Amino acid sequence: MAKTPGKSTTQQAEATMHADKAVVIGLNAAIVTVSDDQPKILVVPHEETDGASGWDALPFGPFNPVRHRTLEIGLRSWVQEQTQLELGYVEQLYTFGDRGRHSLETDAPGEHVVSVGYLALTRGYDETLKGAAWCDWYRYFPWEDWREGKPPIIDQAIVPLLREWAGRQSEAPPEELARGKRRDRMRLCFGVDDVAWDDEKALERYELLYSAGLLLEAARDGRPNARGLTGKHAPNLGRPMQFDHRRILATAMSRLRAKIKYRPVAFELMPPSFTLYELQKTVEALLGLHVHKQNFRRLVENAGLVERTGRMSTRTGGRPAEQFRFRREVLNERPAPGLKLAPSRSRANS
Amino acid sequence: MAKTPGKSTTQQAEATMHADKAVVIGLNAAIVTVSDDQPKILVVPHEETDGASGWDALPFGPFNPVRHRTLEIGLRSWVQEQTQLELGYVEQLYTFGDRGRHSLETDAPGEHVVSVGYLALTRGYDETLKGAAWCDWYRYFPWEDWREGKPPIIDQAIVPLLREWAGRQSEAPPEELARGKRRDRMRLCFGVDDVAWDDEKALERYELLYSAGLLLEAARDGRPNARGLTGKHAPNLGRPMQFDHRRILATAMSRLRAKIKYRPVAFELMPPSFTLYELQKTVEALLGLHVHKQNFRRLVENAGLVERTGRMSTRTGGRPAEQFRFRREVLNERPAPGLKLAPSRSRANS
DNA sequence: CTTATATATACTCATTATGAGTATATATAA
DNA sequence: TTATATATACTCATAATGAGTATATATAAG
Repeated sequence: MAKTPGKSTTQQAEATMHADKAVVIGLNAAIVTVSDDQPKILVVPHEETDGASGWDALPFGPFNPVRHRTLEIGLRSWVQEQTQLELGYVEQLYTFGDRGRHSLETDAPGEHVVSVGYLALTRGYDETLKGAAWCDWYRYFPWEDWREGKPPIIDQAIVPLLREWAGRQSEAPPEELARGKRRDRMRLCFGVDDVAWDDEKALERYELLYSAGLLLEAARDGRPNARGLTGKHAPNLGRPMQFDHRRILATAMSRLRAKIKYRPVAFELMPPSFTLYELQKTVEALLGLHVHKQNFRRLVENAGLVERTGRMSTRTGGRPAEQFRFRREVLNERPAPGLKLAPSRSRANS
Repeated sequence: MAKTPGKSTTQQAEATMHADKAVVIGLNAAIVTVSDDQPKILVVPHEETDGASGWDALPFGPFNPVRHRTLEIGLRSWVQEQTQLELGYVEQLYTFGDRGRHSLETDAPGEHVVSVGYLALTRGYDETLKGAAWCDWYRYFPWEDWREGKPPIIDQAIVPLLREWAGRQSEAPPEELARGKRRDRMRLCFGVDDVAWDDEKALERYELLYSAGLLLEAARDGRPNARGLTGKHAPNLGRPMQFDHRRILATAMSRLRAKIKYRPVAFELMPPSFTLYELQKTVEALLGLHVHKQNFRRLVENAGLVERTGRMSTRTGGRPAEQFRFRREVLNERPAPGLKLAPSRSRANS
């Protein structure tokens, strides 16, 4: 037996931490599926005490270090228990220290929660879900779906509000500089001027809107910039969520949109057999963009991501499409098989 | 004032978690610098109780939720206290639940540690560091540095040992299939056959070697496959580290190698003014690869990442090189400015 | 002072990847 | 039959990439 590193060292390190710093670990999951060409996430509706419409929450479970060996095992465990969903792909997103995530007011003294956010993909859609429901993720981010063209909310509400915010007096000393930076952030995030829309910037856009005080969460958390929310000018920029759950969801979106381009995760959302156009529709739903159909086929086929099944799809419309299946072997052949996509520059070819 | 989500809901959620599930949060940092064309990380040498050579540890600090609002603030705080280093770029890597990270034996009953790994970059090299020291990161991963060609350890030790492991009886039922998968993993990770070396797979390589029981950490943790380590055949595949610190370091390497290609993080490691070749050397040190000099220049200049200072470098050797500086404005101009590099296929052009 | 040598920098070129379009095939509905 | 809708194959221009040659400007050797 090889020598062990010595118990004493372990205990020494752990002894430096006292019980008063102990926290509770919470596991939050953004569980994503796609159905009817819409990405959906599993949410738990929370009613307000005053009867008002509640703020949705992501499914949440505590991590019990006694029962579960790893965080991911703990996550899978309670998701399974609570929803009977079987998760396919699971990926850790980010860990938040509690006061950074809860609003200052709702922070219970003495108890501290650190939450680990997860992205999970599942195929199962129409399961019976006690207490939870699938909700189209673009209801939380209406500015993220460009499949029908630029969402009107951007030019009608977001950009004007951000312009106003960018022009405001800033707290920091270098006045003119701060305004310029705000304007740049706006430009890069929302594709103002000649800047191209970047589907992967979902998290940055959420954070920008939060910083600018344009989200209900910002007002709830008592952000200094959240002036416009107090009066009748309060814009309704997407459905809010509890705590920082909408931020976790934005993180999940950004990660998934990026990942889909270099790892074959989209297939986790597909049935065993599918047409290439069905695959494309799923990808487009996630990206919130249209892609060039012919090039999509070329890409998928050249990359060896799929293989023909020989069966044809008896679908409505025109010529029947062939059914394909995912070629699992690519994982063992190529280094980074994914769907490197580019959005169509024109919308001529849908 | 907009309505708040309601305290009751918060407390309800937190009430589901009991004190027996409380854990302590540890923050581990892989603090990276580059000097003399070598990437170095800050380690804390730990002596064995029996006087044997110790296992290095990453700097470690507890997270105190009372004192620090966020995890990153907590990290910066104790790093500052302990090392006087000022960190530039900081990025969260991954969070490990304790039994997944500590070996089963060293697990103290009743106390549970969840550790959050961070990557941090710093320019400061020759500071006075009490108790800590800079160590070349390739000492922990000798197979990762391809700048002088393929490291001999791969063909001499790693590939033969992995081949033996891949051919072994597997525990799982589908016998032949499991062996094939092991062989595929080996091929993809270490570029056997015609597969190209992928610098970003550092973590996958570490995990493969660990699974195959070829690392001292695997033997320490009592991994079932760690046969070769017990006798005189024990290979010496890089310096081991405490707990899962070498895995955290591998994670940091993979992330940094990937990030450098689409975000201008390399400049965090450069002095304010530098020649393009110095920049290239730093990048090559991190990637463990040579890149094509002329194309590197073209890339960096076309991307608008640098601007001329006018000053020339009085270096030894040939024609003096011009000094450049990082163009911070690029962050506000382009969506994803980085150094999309490709390793030289031939080593003709250094 | 000239030449060898080392490095820096500019420029060229072939190949591939990418974005976008046209052409053709095969189904259903009028 | 014809119109229409979709699937699929093929073409083409442009950009990105990998790799090399050519030239500029320094130091060191002779």
